[in-house]
Amino acid sequence: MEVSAVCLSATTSASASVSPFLSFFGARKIRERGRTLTSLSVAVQETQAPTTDSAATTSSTSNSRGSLSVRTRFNSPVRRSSIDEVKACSDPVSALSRVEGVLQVQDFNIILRHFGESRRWSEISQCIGLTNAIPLQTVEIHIFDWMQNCGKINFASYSSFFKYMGLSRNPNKALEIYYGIPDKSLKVNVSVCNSILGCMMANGRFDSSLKLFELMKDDGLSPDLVTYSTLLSGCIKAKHGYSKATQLVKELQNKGLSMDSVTYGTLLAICASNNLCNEAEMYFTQMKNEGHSPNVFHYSSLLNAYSGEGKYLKAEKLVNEMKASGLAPNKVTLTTLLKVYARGHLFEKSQELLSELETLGYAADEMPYCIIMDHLAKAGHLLEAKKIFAQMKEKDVKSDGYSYSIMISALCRDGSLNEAKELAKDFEKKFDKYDLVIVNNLLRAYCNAGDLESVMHMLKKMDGLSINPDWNTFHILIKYFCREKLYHLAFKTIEDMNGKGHQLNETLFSQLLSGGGFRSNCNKSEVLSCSPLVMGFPSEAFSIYNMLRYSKRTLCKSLHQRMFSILVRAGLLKDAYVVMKDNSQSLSAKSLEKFAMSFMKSEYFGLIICISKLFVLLFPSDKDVFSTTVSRYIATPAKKDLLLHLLKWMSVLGYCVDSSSRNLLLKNAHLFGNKQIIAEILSKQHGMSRKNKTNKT
DNA sequence: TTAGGGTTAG
Repeated sequence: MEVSAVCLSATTSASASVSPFLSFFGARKIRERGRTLTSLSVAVQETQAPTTDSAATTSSTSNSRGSLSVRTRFNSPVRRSSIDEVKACSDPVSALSRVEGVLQVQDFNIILRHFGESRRWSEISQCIGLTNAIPLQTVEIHIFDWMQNCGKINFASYSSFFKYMGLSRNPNKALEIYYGIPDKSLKVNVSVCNSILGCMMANGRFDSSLKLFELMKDDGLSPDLVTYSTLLSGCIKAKHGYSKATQLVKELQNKGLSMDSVTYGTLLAICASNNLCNEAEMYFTQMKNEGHSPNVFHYSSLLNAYSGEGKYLKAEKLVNEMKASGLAPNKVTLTTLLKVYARGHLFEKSQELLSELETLGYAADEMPYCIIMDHLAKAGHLLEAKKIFAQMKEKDVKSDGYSYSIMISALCRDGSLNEAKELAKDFEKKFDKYDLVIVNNLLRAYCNAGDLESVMHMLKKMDGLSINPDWNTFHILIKYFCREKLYHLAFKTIEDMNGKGHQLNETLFSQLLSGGGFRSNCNKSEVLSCSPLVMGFPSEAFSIYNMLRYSKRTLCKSLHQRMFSILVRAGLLKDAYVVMKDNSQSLSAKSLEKFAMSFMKSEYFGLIICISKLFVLLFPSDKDVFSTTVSRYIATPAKKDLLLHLLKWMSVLGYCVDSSSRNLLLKNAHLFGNKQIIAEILSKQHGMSRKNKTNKT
């Protein structure tokens, strides 16, 4: 999906999105360029008019660099005030046009950065009343478009622009602009590349960022250490981040680059997030050996890596080493040490450290409490966790709702469903901050407690807050809707989930088909007979079955059988045929025959032939299906060509019709126009079969 | 005042 985003953007030109201003600015640009090209010396003389400095005049005419320095010197106050004017203006683009002749590219860059640094993404009149979903009409884009259109742009402008597009979460806009850069050398400028790669990484576009990096190298980019450290930063949260990171490290070393303290810091974080404490230790040692002194971040990351395996002795030793080196452990370091204890189930030590954090003033927010509570609850000490939660509230510790989230989830796991629901309600009363994890926890609590009203309310809230459901959300809802026998809602949710690119869990679907709610002990007869869900919605079930099939996974055999039986039973024979076509090996002979016999009554004459062929191949000695086929075509002579085709096909493969079908065909041969044709085919088959029998004996 | 990083919670 990410890759397609890249391709999509590649085909969109930057100018396509530019407003009616385009023609105006385009004309202006040409005029300005003409002026610059034809009368540079005049312009320089104009700027020098107030002075008699002949040395400046000389330097200005000698080379362009000289003229720039003169302009800078002479116009500084004017330029400064012009820059300030634009900064202060409520309509910066119109102000830009006013000062266009006075300012230079670097001045416009200063203006661009001013709006970027003050994070004024949406400070423009058009944006009022618009939601965050339409973030493109932001101040810096207008300024930037203007700069582009007027040719007041250089590598630094692009570099800054991409950085702000990253911060304002507009990686697509950044890509669009990047692909629209007309100057090829600018496109592989290392700063420009580093900046857009950073923008992508900051927005979770790890895969497409790496892909873009490869394209950039093909186009002539020479990556530097900043490039690699940018790419490495994306490895922290990426799947298989560590192996990608080692590839990148090899690559940078092959290019003759050496890692610095920044790169090592990133690597340590990657190791920690992948629970690779040996690798973290290795990089930590290597870094020291190369003469880089670890700082508090390096220590904290290694400490974090120790938490994965509860290596508390090593962790304590590291903290001592850190102190000995003259670095004081900070709030994060000690909280991380607390995490080491908690993950190692050393709850007494964690509690002691928590008291220490409280004394130091490092426990003003809920994080250390959260760590202990979560691990206590997961280790089966729910009561202890509740005590910490109560203690936290008593001390009026600042909460952002994480502790509620942890406790709600713990109560759900424990089966304390009403308590979980009450806490969820409590959360909603106290906090107005929702994110996906808390939403999922609240939904789970309401679903478990069977509170449909709250579930629906929550879903509306998600819509309002533009919180997109994830795989978990969908699964929580689907299970709940099924349990409540709200099958139609369940199917709608599954379709929605599929549309959003999430794969349905096969086991969950299997349970859905069984219709036995979500009991794991459904027996076979229940599966086939008590399926209210599926009997009510066989088409929907089939559409979900197709979702699973197209997700390129190998489905378990019983699922095909189950789907097939349901479709045959519901009379959806054409759909059943689709299942049978690719999975006849997974279907029982009995169900196939039942299907074929039902199918013979249908109007799908072409498919009837296909089914007969399949039966000839699978069950050569079966006579029922074939003779039913013959009867069906005799009753419908208009389709006689299809039957003739079948008979010829059998002859070619050496199959022979059974005697009763043979008699039936001969008796009705007149229906096929020319009696001879049938007689010839049958006698040919008969002759071949006698020959075969003789050969066998 | 061109671009990079890193530590703790659900």
